[in-house]
Amino acid sequence: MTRTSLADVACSIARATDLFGDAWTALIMRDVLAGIGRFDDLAHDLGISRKILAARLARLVDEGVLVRERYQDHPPREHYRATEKGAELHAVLLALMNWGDRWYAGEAGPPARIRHLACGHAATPVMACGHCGEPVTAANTTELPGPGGRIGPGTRVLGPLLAARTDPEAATPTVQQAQRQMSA
Amino acid sequence: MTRTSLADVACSIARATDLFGDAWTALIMRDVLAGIGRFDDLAHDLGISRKILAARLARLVDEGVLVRERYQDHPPREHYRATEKGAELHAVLLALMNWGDRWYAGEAGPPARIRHLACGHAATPVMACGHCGEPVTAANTTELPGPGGRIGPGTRVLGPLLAARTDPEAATPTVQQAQRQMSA
DNA sequence: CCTGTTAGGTTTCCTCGGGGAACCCGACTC
DNA sequence: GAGTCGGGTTCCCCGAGGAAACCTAACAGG
Repeated sequence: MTRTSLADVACSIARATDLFGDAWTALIMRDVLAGIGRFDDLAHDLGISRKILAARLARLVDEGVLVRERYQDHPPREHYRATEKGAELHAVLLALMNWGDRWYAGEAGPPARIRHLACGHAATPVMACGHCGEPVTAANTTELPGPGGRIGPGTRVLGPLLAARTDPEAATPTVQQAQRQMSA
Repeated sequence: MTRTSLADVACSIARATDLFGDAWTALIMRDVLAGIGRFDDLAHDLGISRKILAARLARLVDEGVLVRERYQDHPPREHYRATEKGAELHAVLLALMNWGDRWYAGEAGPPARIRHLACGHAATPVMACGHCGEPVTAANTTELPGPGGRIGPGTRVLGPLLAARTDPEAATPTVQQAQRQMSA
């Protein structure tokens, strides 16, 4: 498959997707955040190939999203736990879950609900503006160039994929071009 | 590859991941929501194989996330636009972008920022409780079984998210345990 | 002591989908 | 009638995903 690496693209969505845009990673994180930390438990719960699970866990540990810890010495047993970086993927999982609930839950309603321990209520989390607290949607937001990207006047709204290129030779390099450059 | 289909799992994360858990789909949605709707523009911008792009677009149209529309008759030209279902994936993209910004943006800062048109401010969106409006995190939420889904005894749901952090010995949380928690 | 069993992977082999690039077709347009 | 542009489709290769067997260390039971 040689999945195209997106890690070097100046777009945070692309960088997050490079790690998270995989069929299993989201579900592994769901399970680990839910407290399933042992290899065999994950393998059994997800029905994932053990080889793939080992590879994904290694990648996640490598990225600092999970840590592998020995929780018992006799016999030696390890498990995986989320780091702070990993725990913050919770928001992504919630967003995915909300969307799945909204569009795929049948008559019976969603398979699970979230309870906010601070207020004690089970309520659907929403994406809210960090300034005014009102919900944000695709319709009521626009994207501005940020400090970390070189964005021209005509740049599109949501996420300049390749804006941070400083190479004057390539005006609009594609992901593949960027990658070829990298491996060269 | 024969990617395992997750569509029939009683978990909204799995169902959303079945569509969205793909390296390209998130980026295609980003571009379409940003107003890039033409096939060639998408192909150029993403550097994706045209074959894969055609397949992804067909899938997204099939799922009702995008629509293919003729926007001009002479010569005939089509483009892709997000449906309401597709527009709501914006929240997922925001969550991914936030996370990428937080953990991968360099010294320069994030490549882009979101402006909330309603209040006019550029602020980081946050996942907030739909009831009290306070931020929700992995640490201050728990998951309850919901009305829908084929959840039987032993089926796990997402959460309680931090149970196993403080108690590594805790067994996999099951629905029964979650229900005990709820009634407690 | 010998035979499980359990946790936590690693190896082997096969298949199938992603990547690259060429090709195609209708509709302009010079 | 030659070129170009939008919007794909076709062909071939290769490497990642899946299944299942195998491996090792540490006990557990008889």
